[in-house]
Amino acid sequence: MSLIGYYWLMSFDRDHVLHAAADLLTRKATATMEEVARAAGISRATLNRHFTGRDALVRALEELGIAKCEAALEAARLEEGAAAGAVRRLVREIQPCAGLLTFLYSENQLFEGEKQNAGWFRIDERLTGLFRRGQENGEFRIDLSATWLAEALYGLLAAGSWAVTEGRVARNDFTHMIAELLLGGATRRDGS
Amino acid sequence: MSLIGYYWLMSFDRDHVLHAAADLLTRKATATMEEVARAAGISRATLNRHFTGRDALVRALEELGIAKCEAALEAARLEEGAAAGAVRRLVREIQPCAGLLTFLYSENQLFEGEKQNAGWFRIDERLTGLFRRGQENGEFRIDLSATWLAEALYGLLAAGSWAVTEGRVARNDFTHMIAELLLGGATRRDGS
DNA sequence: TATCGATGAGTCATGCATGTCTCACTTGAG
DNA sequence: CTCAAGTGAGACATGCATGACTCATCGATA
Repeated sequence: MSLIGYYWLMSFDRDHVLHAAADLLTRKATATMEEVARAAGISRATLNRHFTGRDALVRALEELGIAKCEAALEAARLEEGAAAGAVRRLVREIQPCAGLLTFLYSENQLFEGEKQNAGWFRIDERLTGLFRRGQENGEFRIDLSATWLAEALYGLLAAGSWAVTEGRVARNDFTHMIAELLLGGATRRDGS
Repeated sequence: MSLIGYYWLMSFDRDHVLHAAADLLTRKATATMEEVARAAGISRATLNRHFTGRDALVRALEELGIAKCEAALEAARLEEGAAAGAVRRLVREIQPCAGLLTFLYSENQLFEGEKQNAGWFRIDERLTGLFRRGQENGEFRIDLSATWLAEALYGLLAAGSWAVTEGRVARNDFTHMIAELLLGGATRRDGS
């Protein structure tokens, strides 16, 4: 039987472990490897067999976060229709992994010296491109740079994710709160 | 000579140490006590004499952050004039301690189980009150809760502080970027 | 000048997370 | 049934940050 066959024999479910780790680390970024293992329902030995060290685990979570983020970018069809609509679709699609992104966002400062994953650069590019497109077709104001709008979206996702887990805002309002604030701001206007 | 007199004889400058620690920990949240001491220009022994343990240091930084934040709230004269103007004044006043606030904001999750400083509650109250005032006098939209607007301000301050240290936005644009996005959003309108 | 208090440098013990290892047990394939 | 692979539990050594301690030095006061 092939190695691939053996892979499916293992009770170790890499995807499940990664998601459990993401869930826990999102809430408690300083959780120990033992806590992560317990949250995933496996032993610390097994966790260490598949992720040699905390770094490897965080790197794997980074890959997962990038993959989910890029999937959300795809699903949101950023090039389609009005930029504002694309932003709303993006926020809705990205909501499930907002917690993970927030964790990785705060963890990234630890990797500052080292080279960081090129995936974030790709995501930045597409996101910034979306806002730039909105500026060029007259939808978005140009006194706020596209770079800043992308950074602001990250910040609002983090704040929204945090506010939801703290119970300060309802989970169902997540998309609306973030997208509408980013797009329309706090000031009252004709349509609101 | 009184004990107060002796205090001024010491070469230990508590305020200077706290600010140096804030500067360093804002950039590298995992800095060791030795790194903090070196950044403050004192020895690790002296640092430990005045702050028994990392907790005590973080608590002191929390007090400093709260004090600076409340000073900014005072200087911004939140009750005066239009709510939008008050928000702009607040962002401008709070800019110098945005980095410290971001650090404390991310550090707070470590204290989740324990009782947290009542100062943050007071600040939350005043901030939420400002947004509520704006909603009640018709300046701000009411479909975004005042609580969320306050949380969003925290998130934007963190994102802005991070973006500035990363060199993605100019320090001089900090106030404008944050205040205008929070107030007006990304969508273009008559006055922009 | 003599003294008291504070600092700096260094050392030591402790606690904790981490990574590796061994051994017994379970499970599925042959 | 037998065997191989993977897992769980535990033990073990390691590295590192931390906190407490000692001792020599410096500075200001009396």
